[in-house]
Amino acid sequence: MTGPKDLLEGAPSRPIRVPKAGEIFREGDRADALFRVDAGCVRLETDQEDGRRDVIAFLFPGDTFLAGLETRWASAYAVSASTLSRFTLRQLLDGREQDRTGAVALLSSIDEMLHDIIHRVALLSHATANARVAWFLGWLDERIGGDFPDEVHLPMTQRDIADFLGIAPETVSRVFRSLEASGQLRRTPDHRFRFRKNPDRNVTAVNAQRPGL
Amino acid sequence: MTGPKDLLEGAPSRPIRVPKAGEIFREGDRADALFRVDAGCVRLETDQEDGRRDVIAFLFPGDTFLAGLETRWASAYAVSASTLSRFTLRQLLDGREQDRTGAVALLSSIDEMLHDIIHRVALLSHATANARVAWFLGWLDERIGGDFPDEVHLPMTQRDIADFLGIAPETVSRVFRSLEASGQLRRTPDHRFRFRKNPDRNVTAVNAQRPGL
DNA sequence: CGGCGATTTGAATTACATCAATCTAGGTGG
DNA sequence: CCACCTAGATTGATGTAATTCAAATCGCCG
Repeated sequence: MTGPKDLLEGAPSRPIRVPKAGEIFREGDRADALFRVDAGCVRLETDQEDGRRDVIAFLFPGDTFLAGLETRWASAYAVSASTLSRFTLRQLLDGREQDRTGAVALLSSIDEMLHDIIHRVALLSHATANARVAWFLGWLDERIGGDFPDEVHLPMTQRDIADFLGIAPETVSRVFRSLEASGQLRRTPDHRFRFRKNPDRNVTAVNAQRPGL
Repeated sequence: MTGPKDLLEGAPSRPIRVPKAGEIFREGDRADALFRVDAGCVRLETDQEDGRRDVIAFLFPGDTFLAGLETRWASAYAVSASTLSRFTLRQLLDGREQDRTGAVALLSSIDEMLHDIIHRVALLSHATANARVAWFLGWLDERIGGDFPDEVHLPMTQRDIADFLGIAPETVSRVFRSLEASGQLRRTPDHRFRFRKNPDRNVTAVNAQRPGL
């Protein structure tokens, strides 16, 4: 989701500030603009009829998101207080000279998200809860770890993570605890963590509750 | 995935014929063209390092697919003998007058696939094997059922379906059998089926193997 | 006709969900 | 500034849907 930041450089945009938990748009809204995250963290989600929720993506500075060319197929909320740049589709598509640039920026943005989500499908199809959480931590570390060499801030709740990874929040908690026990994960009280990918030793099931024996 | 068929009407294309199981492109190839299915059925898939396979999408006449603007992030194979139209990206993006048309066609194509896949993520996150197969049959029925009022041809293998739905092929077989038993599904020897969405009565687990008793 | 992949079926195992009960912390109002 | 309050996180116990392993059968293609 590391978007085509540079492709949007020249395009006109309007700055947007969204408080923590603030709504950016909702599923079903008319889609008339593309957003770029400049600071903070944004959550893209869809709500199922049965009350369940699916987190489609977490977006960080540099990422762009659109979620629909006519109608939004997902809702967007700020996980933490965020600043965004808003680019209208009209401007991106209608300019004369910038025609290709704007369109290609859109294309890249969507295609990149598609690519990312394909990876998620693979993860959701086959990976265990352990592997999902490990992948998530590694991804987060790589994505936003640059700012803090040792410890990465975790802006979203465990419920968010659970809905992102397709597992129960209790399972997320258990995996975290298990990773801490094995030394792969260290957490601070202020929601920062340090994760190092272990060469897979000691990979037992999280909920390995030996049945009575 | 019912693509922007009309948007591509004027664009120049080259017809392609692919035999059953034939390769259209492979993950990692340079992406230089968009395809439209004119007849047959195409399977988009990615292969995991551990040998597992994920079927990203099944594509039918009218659908377009691209899978990457620079490099293919998935492989494409013909499930059954297929005919395709090939549109080069250069032509779609470089024309003068058609500029916006071609670009918008691409955008729509990608965005539509993204929308579809979001739905799959929801399915993979929460739905039971039963619900997955039922959804698949209903989708297939709706998508290609128009040709045959009563019976729909199932071009792909159960393994394909399993890899698409993120379940084991044995489970697919068991769900099919269970749906036949409940009367919701009728299968013919020549891989045709008739499915009617049952108002959910008798929805017991597929593998309901009563434990000893 | 022979062979190999696809499908079917069975039995045992298991990873995870679910239900339930604390425990904790951030935020609010007095 | 502190007590409360509520959402989030933790932890335990139990049930179960689906995987996995295994074996038999079917069916298509050469």
